Amino acid sequence: MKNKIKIHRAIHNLTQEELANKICVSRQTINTMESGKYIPSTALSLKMAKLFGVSVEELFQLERGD
Amino acid sequence: MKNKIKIHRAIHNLTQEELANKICVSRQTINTMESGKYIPSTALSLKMAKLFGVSVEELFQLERGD
DNA sequence: ACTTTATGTAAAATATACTTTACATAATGG
DNA sequence: CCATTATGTAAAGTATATTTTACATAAAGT
Repeated sequence: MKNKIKIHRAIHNLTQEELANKICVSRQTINTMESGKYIPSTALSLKMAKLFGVSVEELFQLERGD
Repeated sequence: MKNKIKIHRAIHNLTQEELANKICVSRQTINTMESGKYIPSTALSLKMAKLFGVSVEELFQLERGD
């Protein structure tokens, strides 16, 4: 799984902590998600996509292997 | 989280087991997901949405409270 | 009636998401 | 310089997704 969280966070000019607060998770959740260390729940990806005004598919991309 | 898995599974005329095989999870994962007992990972929802030819947003909807 | 197929459900085990706390670092502003 | 802000990282703990096995049931076909 690849993701474009960092890009859309930059577009919206949010820090990891601000984003975390907006979707009610810890900053580490954002940080580790952003660096691809784990795959978030569908609830989280829906919330982030909604906040950024994009689709889940725009924000997260499957890679061969997952 | 609400979902329309059962509907799209019906549209594609797949049993729970067939769907499970296609996205490499157990039948119980499909069954419990379908009945809303837990929220799947983004990888799973992306795979299902892709298989059904719909968006993750079409397949899963946030509810107030999650 | 009997067998098969699809589904619902449930309990225990395992994997993984997510939190909390903490420390390190680079960048910035006083 | 010193304090603050934003980020990276890591370890331990908790919550939850997913698997495996199993049993029950209803529907459909023979």
